[in-house]
Amino acid sequence: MYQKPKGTYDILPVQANMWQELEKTLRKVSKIYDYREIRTPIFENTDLFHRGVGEETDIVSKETYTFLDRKKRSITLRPEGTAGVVRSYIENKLYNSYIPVQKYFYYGPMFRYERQQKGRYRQFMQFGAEAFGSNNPMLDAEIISYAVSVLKALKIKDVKVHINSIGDTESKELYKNALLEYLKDDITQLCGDCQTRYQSNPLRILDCKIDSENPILINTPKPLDYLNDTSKKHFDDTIRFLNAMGIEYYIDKSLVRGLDYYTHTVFEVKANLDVLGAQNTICGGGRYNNLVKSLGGPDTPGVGFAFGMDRLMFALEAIDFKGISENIHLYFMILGDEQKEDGMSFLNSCRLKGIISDIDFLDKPMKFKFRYAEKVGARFVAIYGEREKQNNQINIKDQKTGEEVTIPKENLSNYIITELMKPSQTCTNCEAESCDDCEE
RNA sequence: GCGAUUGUGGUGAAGUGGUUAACACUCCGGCUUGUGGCGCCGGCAUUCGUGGGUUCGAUUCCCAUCAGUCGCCCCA
Repeated sequence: MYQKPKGTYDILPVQANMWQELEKTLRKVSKIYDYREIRTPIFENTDLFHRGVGEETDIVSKETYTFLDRKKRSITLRPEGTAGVVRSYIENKLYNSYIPVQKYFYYGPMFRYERQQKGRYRQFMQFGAEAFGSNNPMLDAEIISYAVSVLKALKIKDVKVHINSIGDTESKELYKNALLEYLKDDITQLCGDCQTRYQSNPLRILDCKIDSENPILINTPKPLDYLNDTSKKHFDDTIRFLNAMGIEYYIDKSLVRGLDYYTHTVFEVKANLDVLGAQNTICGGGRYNNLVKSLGGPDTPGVGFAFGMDRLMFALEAIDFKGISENIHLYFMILGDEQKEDGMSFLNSCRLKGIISDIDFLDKPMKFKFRYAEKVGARFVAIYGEREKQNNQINIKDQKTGEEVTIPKENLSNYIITELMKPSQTCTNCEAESCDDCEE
């Protein structure tokens, strides 16, 4: 028996309905914020990620799916979305657009070769947004507000925005040196991982879980204290605008992000849900003012976020988020071989009228057929056998009330449509379990 | 990359070094061949993730491997 590759998962129809509902919400919110969809390739030339995400990051140094194609080009399955969007922005010269501030969202699968655990897969979905062309802190605030609105629209309540600033290039450098200097003598007292980070990615030391209670770590210098005037003002303004919009946040002085390209604002949105286990960061983002230039474009600021959709999905399952209904309107039971042609004809004409219909494909006893009709959630069952054929009629059973009527067969689709339009008596506010005709 | 843990039918799950692998639900058939949802009766794992080994004999013990789950790391 074949198995799916490690770290991947199938989305079966019931789940797929939830994904569709989720995607609908994302698009709706994106529209409101005036972000437009951009779709870039799932694979890019390897070099893009090395330059964009950072040679030293775990993501590109040990987690990429990289291979040579038949012409020996090095190709990498995208491990994140920003690099590809930036590449596209530059390659298509979108900075020359008549709209100077370009705002995009993307949605799709990403690939990282990681040991999987809850909410972390090798192929996973991200929804992200990027805005180019303005260094205004209003845009930082907008991006955060956008992320919060997505969660609000999904009715995920218990979330917390953590925000911090690591400053511009100058401030970053200043801070990094201060940190290295501070830890110089004590580094051996920290965990092995931290000692490695000291060389490779010192900022991450702040985030260490093992040593989080260690006084050495608690008293480390914090990026916020090393911001130069410009960076400080940028951060303060961002906060001001968040306040103005009524967005709640928590200034997390230890928050840093692992990707090299961040400058100024960095933030994460955490959901307080047990189902997420250790993977409770569902959204992360920040400003990246040097990325466009470093990838060969004009000096253009940018800011963005990315959601881990798989984690979002876990959160949604926990709050009983419902997918679109799977129920159908009409199920055909055709009795006898001689009636099957008529049956197919009815089926097709109902479908052309937009009635969600299906037909019985198994030559089974009626008992079975009725059970089947119930399983597919049919609102009406149409029974057509010898008797009906002789009288040019068809028998309709309302599964909700159990009532049966016999109508002329040419009235079939009109009858069903009229019945479906009738306000439902048992269903109030769509709360009923099998209500499929009060969709918004 | 490191660590822990699990792997028995469609699902949830018992179980033991030895010739019938419990139980529950689902599913299928019949009672009831044009009206289901209840009830009753009957059926559904030549086999216990896969491959080796130990043994007279292994689903049960050992090793390897694959996969799941959880944590570290990393990240969304």
